Amino acid sequence: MQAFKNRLSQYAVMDDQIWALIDEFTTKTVTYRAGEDIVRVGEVAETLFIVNKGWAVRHRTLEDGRRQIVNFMLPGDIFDLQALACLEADHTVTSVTDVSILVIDTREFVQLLRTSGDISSSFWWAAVQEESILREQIVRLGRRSAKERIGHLLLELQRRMNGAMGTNHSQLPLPLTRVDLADALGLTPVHVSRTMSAMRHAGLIEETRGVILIDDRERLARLCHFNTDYLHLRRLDLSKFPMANDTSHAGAATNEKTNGKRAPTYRT
Amino acid sequence: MQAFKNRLSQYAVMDDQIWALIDEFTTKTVTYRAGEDIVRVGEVAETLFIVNKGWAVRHRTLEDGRRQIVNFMLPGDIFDLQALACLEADHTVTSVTDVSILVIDTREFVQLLRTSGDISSSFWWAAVQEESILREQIVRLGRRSAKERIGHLLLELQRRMNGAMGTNHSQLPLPLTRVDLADALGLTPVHVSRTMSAMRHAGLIEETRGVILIDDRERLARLCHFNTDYLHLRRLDLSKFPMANDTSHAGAATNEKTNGKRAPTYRT
DNA sequence: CGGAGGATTGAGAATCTTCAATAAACGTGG
DNA sequence: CCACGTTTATTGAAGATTCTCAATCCTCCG
Repeated sequence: MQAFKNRLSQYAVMDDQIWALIDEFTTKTVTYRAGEDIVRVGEVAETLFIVNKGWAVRHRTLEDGRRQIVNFMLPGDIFDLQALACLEADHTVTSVTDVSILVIDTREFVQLLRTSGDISSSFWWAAVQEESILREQIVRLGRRSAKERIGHLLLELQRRMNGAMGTNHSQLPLPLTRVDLADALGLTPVHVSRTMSAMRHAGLIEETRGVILIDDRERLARLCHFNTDYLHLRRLDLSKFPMANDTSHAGAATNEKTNGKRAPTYRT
Repeated sequence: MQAFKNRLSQYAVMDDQIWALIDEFTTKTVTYRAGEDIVRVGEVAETLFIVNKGWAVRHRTLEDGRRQIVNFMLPGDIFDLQALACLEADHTVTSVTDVSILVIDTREFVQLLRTSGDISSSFWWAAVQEESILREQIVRLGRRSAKERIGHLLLELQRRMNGAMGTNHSQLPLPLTRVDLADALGLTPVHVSRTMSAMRHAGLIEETRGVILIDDRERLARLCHFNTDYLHLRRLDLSKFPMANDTSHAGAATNEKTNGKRAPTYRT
């Protein structure tokens, strides 16, 4: 639960009253052992999940066995918001470690969203962040080298873990095998192993018993063009949020970065 | 406008009253010439857009010039729903062809969502579809060969264009250069050219003056493991949609696909 | 007709993969 | 706490895919 609260706190100032509301409906906890399916392809989701402890992955497997991990779900992450649309899942969610998960009834959740603009805005924010992470994964897979992919993913996971835990450690417990990393990064485990070994020799990372240590974060970030913007870590400005309160606050921040070509032609 | 209506109609039964509501607020149309930026990295979005005519791409460019197209926006597509959170864009949206776009004020839009459960559910559906397309792009980039990537993308675009236009053509006007395709598929233009040439020779596709013809859709789909599920083309069942109406309809479809291991341990 | 942007082709090189063998780490039961 | 089996990681060598660079060829358009 703490992870989830840390997460939401990143996005908005939440007061005790709101925490009370949230506590009220997050009563059911389910635990899975490492490697179990939490959501299966083709299932119609009727609940939302919040990762409480442990790691899970969203992934898809092609007919011939090739597997792609779409993204990682860390403590504090909420999924599937799409369950709100009662759709069949087009992918599977599987635990990587032993995992404990809060299960939330969809209808209850929608009710909660309606009671508080702050809560709904936080969830919107979380959903946006999730999409952002997907887009970053696309860039990583499409346009980065093996070394960059690995470094970039490690930095992302470190950043997200610190966010979830409210810490700022330079080490990252990484409960993933080379196969997992390979399936996330569009590489083979062999090549992941080789590349990480090269990165260790280059002094970019250290690794001991499943814990990654990134001594010089700056250097690694520079090497693999890591930029944290997509994680949307800044605090949410609720006054700008249209769901938050109905008082129509006129034109918010008008930031005009009008450099370069741009010539919209108004027609009506 | 028609494209957008086609799009929404795929998701839910919309009556004239709803169309009237929608027409009311979609008054402003903006046009861009091919290659102009519609949304820039770092800008704070305050409006939503619906592509009316033409193609646009969402993309990111790394410092050293490598570019990755994240996804394509076709007629009827709505973006950026994330503008509802008033965030800075972490990517750029650029027109590929001359494009006409409907601009919607965020606050007005939120009002509309509140007036009709059918509308809001349709938009949820659209947002879910968009995320699904991103996930599919991840699988495509991570685990597919060049030939599969190209075939798969062509099939997706064909499917989406037909959906937007309400048609079922086997030809697809493709206003993309080899560079565009390469940037979308994580390849080089040279290799895209070579691979498409091979596909033409293999009789998988034909191409004349920017129009792709897929004679044997089945064969191509088999070759590149194309499965349309992720496009969520089926009609939305509104009775299951929690936003649609508040009458708490008990437990919807309980589909129990309990095959294989799965052992959740209930704790509370 | 000439120019410009886009597509194609060739040759050599880099990155990443495959297959196979070995080594290290981990968990379990004695 | 150690021995043993199992899983995971590493390493080598050869091969496939994809990339780079550079030249050539279209096609469209004024």
